[in-house]
Amino acid sequence: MATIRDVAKAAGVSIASASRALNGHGNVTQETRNRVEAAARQLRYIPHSGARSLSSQRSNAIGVVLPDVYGEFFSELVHGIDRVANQAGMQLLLSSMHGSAQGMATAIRAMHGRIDGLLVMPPDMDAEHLSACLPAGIPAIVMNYPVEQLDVSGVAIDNYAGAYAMTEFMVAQGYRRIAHIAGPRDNRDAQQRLAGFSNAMAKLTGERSPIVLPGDFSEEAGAEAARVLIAGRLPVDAVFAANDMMAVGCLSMLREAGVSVPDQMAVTGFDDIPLARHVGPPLTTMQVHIADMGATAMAMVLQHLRGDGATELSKVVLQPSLIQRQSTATAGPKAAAKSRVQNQGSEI
Amino acid sequence: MATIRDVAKAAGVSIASASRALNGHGNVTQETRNRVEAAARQLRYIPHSGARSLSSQRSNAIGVVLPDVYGEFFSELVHGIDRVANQAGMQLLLSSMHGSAQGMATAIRAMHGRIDGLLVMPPDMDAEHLSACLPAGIPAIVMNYPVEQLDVSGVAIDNYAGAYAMTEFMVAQGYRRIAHIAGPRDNRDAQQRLAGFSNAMAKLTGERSPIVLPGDFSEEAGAEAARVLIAGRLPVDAVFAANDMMAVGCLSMLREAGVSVPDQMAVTGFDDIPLARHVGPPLTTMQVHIADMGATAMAMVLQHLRGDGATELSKVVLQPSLIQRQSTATAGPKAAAKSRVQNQGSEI
DNA sequence: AACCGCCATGGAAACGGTTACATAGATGTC
DNA sequence: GACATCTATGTAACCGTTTCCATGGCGGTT
Repeated sequence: MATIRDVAKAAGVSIASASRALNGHGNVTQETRNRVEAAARQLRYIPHSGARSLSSQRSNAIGVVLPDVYGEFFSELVHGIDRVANQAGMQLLLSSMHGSAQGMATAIRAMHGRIDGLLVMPPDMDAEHLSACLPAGIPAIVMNYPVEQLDVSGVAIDNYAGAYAMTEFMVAQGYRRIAHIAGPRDNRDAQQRLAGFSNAMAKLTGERSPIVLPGDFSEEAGAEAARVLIAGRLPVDAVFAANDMMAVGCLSMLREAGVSVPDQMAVTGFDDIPLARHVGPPLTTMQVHIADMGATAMAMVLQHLRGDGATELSKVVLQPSLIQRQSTATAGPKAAAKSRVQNQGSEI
Repeated sequence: MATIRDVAKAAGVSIASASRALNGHGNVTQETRNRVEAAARQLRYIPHSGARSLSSQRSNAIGVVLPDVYGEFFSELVHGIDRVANQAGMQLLLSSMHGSAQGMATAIRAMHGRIDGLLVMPPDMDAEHLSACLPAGIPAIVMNYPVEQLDVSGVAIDNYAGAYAMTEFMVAQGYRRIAHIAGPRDNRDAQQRLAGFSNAMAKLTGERSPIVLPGDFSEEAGAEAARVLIAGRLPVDAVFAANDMMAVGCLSMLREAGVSVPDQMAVTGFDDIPLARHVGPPLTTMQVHIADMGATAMAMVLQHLRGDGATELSKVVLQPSLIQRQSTATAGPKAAAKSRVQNQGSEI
């Protein structure tokens, strides 16, 4: 590969002049610039980004560290990140840690010196250990982690408020005996959704110990929960699953058992996965703006890079929005109006 | 940030010794190694990957250039790539070109000097222009591009064979009057699938001009095709859509029109998206092993890196497999047995 | 004509590592 | 005891850029 020395030599100028010419600096004669550019073209010169960033202390790359690169959540997140990154001419250095906190630390270390900023979505770990892993000297944004525990900037989805809002909606629709299918016990999102549900139930219906069935976010767990409901003949007129996949499993099982949705039992989910609008009946759910979370995080890190030095930390919490479909009864003018507004979603 | 000079000074050794100690080279006394490691730990030394790769000519990163980072295809692909990369301790430098060939060239240039190898999925462009964009000096693998046109290594899905096999299956099931809903005219995958369908029809049923309805891979296009079919009272007993989304749209419209699937009309798709098993009735389709394509491509580039110098180019074509579900009639012992085998899928 | 800026240019020092090579001391062999 | 060999260490070159600083030529002012 041709280097800038080759270009300089071919153009009959010094390396310094070649560099200035190629980077569009001032203080270069038009004639020199032409000679250098011609030489570069002829030698098929491509600047060595590694060397350039070593020298200029700027890499134009942002590290993205995720627990896993799998499924729709990841896909949406990276999509949002990429949109903003691409616009800013930034590349993404991607690394997945496959769940382990150790892997996260390793990935972040390995990125030292080749990124200008970092986006990280930590697995379940305490805030103290987390901030010990974060790199010094470059801005970092933490995604999908309770922002109140952070001493760095972060952006998160308000799972608590989302679950609260969904419960509120179901109560407004007239449902009273609402069961919840919970997510994994050690999952933060699941915990927050459960808490939102529980508090809303206590506040709005007075029920202080509503039925909560265990689950693990899988379709099968939703089906199993439905089985329990049916077999136990539990006095339930609605089910709020902590995510859509479980709601889908629940729907299948209810249909199989001949329980009509929403007439005999309403079902709601959380996430608004693409499948949600296609199941029968289409699922009422909370849409979480995952791509927006990614886009916001990227925008934040770019913001930090521009206003360098001023390391004011910022925290953003994104609100999910209710998507009303046919798995809940369409009753009450208030509910209908609400759905119409929320359905539009938001876009950064 | 502490540099290796700081570590060397703190440990009372030369920079060279510090480097050797930290990288586990031989020819270092245990005592020296201990001192260096202690110093590094105390100073929280983290090696500067950029500098390291400049010096060692090795970055431990692979570039991944994709037309777009969106949807399930991308998600699966990166998942496969990441699995192999992670195992090999490689990081991914990701860039999307948002469709344009120009963007691809730019992205690849910007990666020069920070990657050891490249995985690229080109948009629609001729082979000549493509190879002009590929970087010199490092191995590159082209994904999802007609391998026979390439003078570099590549891995692709055999869309032609997949469509041929699907058509063959439908014919074996007793269907004769099969219509095809085509994908975008300028899309390579769509063209190959159409060709597979056409040739299979000609060979197996003698029909040389089967009905082909236009489409663009969207759900709406599938619905529109179904409308045309119904309105025109075309003599068709089965529809083979060029992808699952169109098949899904077609299914919805048929149901809406009161056409029973598969009794009055069979419907098949291509891709096996997650939705395929959830629609009513569940969709018979060709499963394409996208994650495997990514994993294979990454494995190939790693292979090239190991056996350096030996630049033997290799081309891999992955076969899709038939997934039989309820959108086609379950008749014939032969078909049933076939489905049982194919259903297992394959895993690298 | 002497002086003062200005500006295009080149030399060289970074940036933070790796590694070829030289060196000095220790060890082994005859 | 002289010589060859081996081993741990240090010196310095190098990877490909950017950029600070010195320099010299030039035009304009007095």
